[in-house]
Amino acid sequence: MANRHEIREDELEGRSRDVLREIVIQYVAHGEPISSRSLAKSGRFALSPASLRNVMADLEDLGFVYQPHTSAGRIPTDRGYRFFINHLMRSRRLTQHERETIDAKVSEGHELDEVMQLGSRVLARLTNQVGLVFLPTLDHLVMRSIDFVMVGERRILCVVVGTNGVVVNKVIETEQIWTRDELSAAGAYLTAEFSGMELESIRSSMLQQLDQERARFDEIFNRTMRLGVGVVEGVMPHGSELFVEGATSILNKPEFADAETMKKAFLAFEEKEKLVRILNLCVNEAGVQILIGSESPFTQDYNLSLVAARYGSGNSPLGMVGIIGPTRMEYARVAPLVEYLGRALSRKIEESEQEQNR
Amino acid sequence: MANRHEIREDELEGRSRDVLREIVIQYVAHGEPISSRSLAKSGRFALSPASLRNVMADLEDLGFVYQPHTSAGRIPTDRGYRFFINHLMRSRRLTQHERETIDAKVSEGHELDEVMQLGSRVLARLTNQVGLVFLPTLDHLVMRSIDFVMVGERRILCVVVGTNGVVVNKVIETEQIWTRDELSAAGAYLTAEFSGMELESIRSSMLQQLDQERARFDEIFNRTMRLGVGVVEGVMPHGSELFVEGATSILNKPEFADAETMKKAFLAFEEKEKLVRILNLCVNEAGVQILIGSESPFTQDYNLSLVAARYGSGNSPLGMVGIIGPTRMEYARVAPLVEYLGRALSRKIEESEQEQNR
DNA sequence: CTTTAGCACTCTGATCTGTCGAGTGCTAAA
DNA sequence: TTTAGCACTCGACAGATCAGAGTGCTAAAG
Repeated sequence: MANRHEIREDELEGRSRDVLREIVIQYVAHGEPISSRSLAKSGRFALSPASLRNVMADLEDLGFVYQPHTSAGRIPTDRGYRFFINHLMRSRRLTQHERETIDAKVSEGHELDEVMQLGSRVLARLTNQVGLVFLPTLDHLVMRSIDFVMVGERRILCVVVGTNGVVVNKVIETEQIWTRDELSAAGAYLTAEFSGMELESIRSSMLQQLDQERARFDEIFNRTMRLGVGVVEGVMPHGSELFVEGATSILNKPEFADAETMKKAFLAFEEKEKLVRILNLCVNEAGVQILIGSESPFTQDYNLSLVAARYGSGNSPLGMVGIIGPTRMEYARVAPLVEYLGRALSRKIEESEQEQNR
Repeated sequence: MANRHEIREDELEGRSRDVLREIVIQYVAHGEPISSRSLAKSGRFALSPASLRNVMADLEDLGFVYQPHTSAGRIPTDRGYRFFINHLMRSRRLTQHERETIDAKVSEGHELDEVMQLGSRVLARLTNQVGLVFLPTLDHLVMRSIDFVMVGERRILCVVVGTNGVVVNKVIETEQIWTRDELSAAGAYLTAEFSGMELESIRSSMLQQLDQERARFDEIFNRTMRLGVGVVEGVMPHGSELFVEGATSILNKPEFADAETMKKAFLAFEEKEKLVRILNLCVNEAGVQILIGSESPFTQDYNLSLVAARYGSGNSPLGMVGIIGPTRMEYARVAPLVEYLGRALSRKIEESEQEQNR
């Protein structure tokens, strides 16, 4: 995904690279179009403004920068940011404090969703951007046990525990009345029969068995199975949630100062389905994913970028965490933060998994 | 609370009242300052603009309306809205469609928090304002049963059911390892001992007993009690949550068109503690509560108003639902909607309570 | 061939101006 | 008590002007 734009490293030789890098860095830092003069003054080039102007004109021809209007300085295009990120950026190392803050927050939580929320919140604060967590569907959750608690005449709390320690529960209403003993037997049976399988396959297997065995008229079996289907179907949608943290942080960003842009950005956040779709694609890629403006249907038109990393236990990805912010952001700082959080979460998950399976 | 401003009905006699009413209605409808001329043109007064100007000047002296600048029309002040609501407003009756929409949404949900969220969302949509639900603390939840489910070596899912059918659960981590049988015994004991009491008193009673009986060195008793305290303390904070729905709806309101106001409004929503404090006061009052601009610390400075109603079972209030919007809103339409939803929710709760206690 | 100084040109944004229209308050007449 | 008339105020808007920033191009210098 990252390289789909086919910008090869050798497309830009020495001086132009340096100039582009400097433009991105300066623009990210100050938010104003970069003029040839200010570049010259930066002292990083032994060149006059006039020469720099030539280089900048070339960069513009190549589509790495543009001018908002005729007599303005240059601003990086999405393509410019992309090249910067792929070839020019020097990631900043995390400070002690950043590492500690993240670690502290991550170990503060207990349940999966709590940890995720805390993580994205701390990320939002450290980067000053909008944090997000994506808890994917539980389709592939490997079931370890199913339990039931009676909470009313026809209401049963179903508890599903995954091998990774995730606990999901849901109250479901039943047609028939169950006794405590029946319920506990049903839980034991379903656990014995289906533990070790993924929820999705449990579901289909249950439906299949229910279909095949209809002829048997085994009342208990049928009831139990139907209850099981209810559980699995009630519990599965629990994941697949997207949390957005600190959306108000964009209120203070100069690029969203005018009402119109602000409004657009907020509306963008409302379109969670789009975002979910994109994150669902990214979840298969390792490492930090960066999507800049036009590179994704979610961020295009809004001057937004997405920086996200997946988390999960070694074998299987679980979901994504990351941030959304204006295309003009400190990628060199944000990317390592997101990456670190992703790792920290994964570590936490693996730990609790081991603990669970001892 | 509603009358604390001490505006007596007789403070305004016939003509002035009519003019004030018309000003509020017109202003709410169009959002522009109302001029003497437009009032005259409305046809509701057999008076010339000049006469109306006199009346309007009086209203201004009394503090019911003001001019944004010298040569502008009049706009109601908070005090003007207050008088309008208390004495002049004719509540619109709900349409068939509105009633049906609310009823449908309310009966769609099952668990308490789900129902509340659905309710506030439908309210937000119908009124085009920002919906909110306030689930108060569970301190006064009357416990019906406590159950435990093992979900790991040292992790226990605690399930507390209230007499009103509310189900709360939380995973807690324990120091010691419990067996299934021990857990089920502990659950039975705690249920027998404390059911029928409020969580808050259960908590203090447990702590007291734990303190008194320390000398006894009854290991089982101590473990069970400590677990119980863990449950109650883990579960209580579950309520007391405030959900805000559809905050983006204010993006489309003309009074929040400029970036500055928009920003302020959003920041206001972030200050949930303030809002919670106010709602906590309101929860003791019956009927629809309306707080206009300066009347509450939350809404002042932001040109916001709060319209809320409490819900709960007959005996005890549970929480509040309502909306937040610009002071300029159709109170005559919004208030009945909020009231209706409050009633619908209460009815739903009472129903499920009865069902529960059969 | 590359770099740079110089210069004309363009565009933005701030400031000022004058005009128009809306709306008021006041006064005096009905 | 009501109303017509009138002077006055204010905001919004459209032009006009101007300074500043920054560019592109050309021609000279290295």
